[in-house]
Amino acid sequence: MMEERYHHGDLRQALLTLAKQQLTSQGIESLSLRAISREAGVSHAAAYRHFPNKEALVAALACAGFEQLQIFVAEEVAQYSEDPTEQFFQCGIAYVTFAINNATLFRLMFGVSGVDRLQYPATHAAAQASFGVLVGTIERGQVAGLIGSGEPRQLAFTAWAAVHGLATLALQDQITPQGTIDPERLVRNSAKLLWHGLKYGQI
Amino acid sequence: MMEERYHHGDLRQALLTLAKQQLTSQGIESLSLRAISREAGVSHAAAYRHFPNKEALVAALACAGFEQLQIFVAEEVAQYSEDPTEQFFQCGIAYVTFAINNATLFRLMFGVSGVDRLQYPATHAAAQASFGVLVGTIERGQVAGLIGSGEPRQLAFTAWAAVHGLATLALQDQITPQGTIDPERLVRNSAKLLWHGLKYGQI
DNA sequence: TGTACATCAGTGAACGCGCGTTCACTGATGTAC
DNA sequence: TGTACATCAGTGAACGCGCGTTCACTGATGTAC
Repeated sequence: MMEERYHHGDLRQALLTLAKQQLTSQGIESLSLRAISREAGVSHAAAYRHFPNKEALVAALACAGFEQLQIFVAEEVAQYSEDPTEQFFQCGIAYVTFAINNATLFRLMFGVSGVDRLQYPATHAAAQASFGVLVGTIERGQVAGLIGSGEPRQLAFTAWAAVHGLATLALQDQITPQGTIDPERLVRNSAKLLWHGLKYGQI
Repeated sequence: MMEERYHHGDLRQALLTLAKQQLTSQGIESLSLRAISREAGVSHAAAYRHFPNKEALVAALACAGFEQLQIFVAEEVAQYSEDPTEQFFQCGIAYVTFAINNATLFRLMFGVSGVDRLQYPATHAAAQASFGVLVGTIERGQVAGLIGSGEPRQLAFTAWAAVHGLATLALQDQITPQGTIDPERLVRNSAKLLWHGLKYGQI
């Protein structure tokens, strides 16, 4: 199964991949350097050639997660280049979809896990970049006159929070007891309710 | 400092209170039965007279948190009994305020922490009850004709998600780098942006 | 009012665990000459 | 093309840690008679 080379080749990447798997199968709290190294067929001290400590591995994992999120959202958005409003919705749908399909990773990315993101510039940058997709979409919508004026970053932040809340609660089975979640329905429905269900918007 | 009685009196309550303190001062991951017992001046085995295991303590902690949240939100809401729309806003403001003032507890309540809430009926009920405050407010708003029609629970859920997202992101300094957060500004501003900033609402 | 006894809250020692991290080391790799 | 050597990735043993949980126990409490 594991070739018996002394040098692994790309242990760093392998550890991250295995970490992501362990995250999915075992949960966040039981993520451990030792288990991942074991899985990689490598002594647990070997990991220290690539990460100064466990926290750094977690930060790198979060970084990879944000990059993956950004790519995923950007791809979905790109399919609707003719319709900025729809792009805006697709941002939200893709976000929730990603959260559901990568539940533990998503939680780790936004996790409490004691990791100060600012201490890990790459992770912080990746998070910012994924946020940037949403900002860009809003800006395009404004240019097209389909989205109202206002600081795009602020607008993006508010929309992000709304969708982030949906994703977070969905992950906790807070929405449907044990149910399968349909991200598209969830996002569109929320938007409808927020914009039409409340008379406040018409004052 | 600690009276030397063999029987503590109300060790269960004392453990919960100390747990909440340890949560605040030490963070979620280092919450331990042993540390709390130590703090209570009691052998660490004593805790097992009151909780079958650590998870049960965590669930009880979450339960207490939801009760506290419910009381807090209900109190705030009660101050605006003449104005259902304002009550609706106060729900959100109180929610974010609670999250910020009880950051670690809030995270534990919604935490991944591997605790299946449905396994702990009291905790689940407390969570439902706190959600009920929002539902009630919306129903009153509908009666008064200030909030549009629609299933109140669905409307409540959407609003909850939006505000939960704000609270969650606020706790991660995702909003202002290291800044002090003003829950009122945050909630009102979000509402304004959601309802007026997007042309979609006018289609 | 006094005593026997069941009940239950707390003790302290012990078990087993897996973890993160460090250390002196060894094996492989690639580069300078 | 061959060799010496610096560099760096991996080894494996060890350290120390605090944890959750169990166990046979002991001390306090309150109730029945």
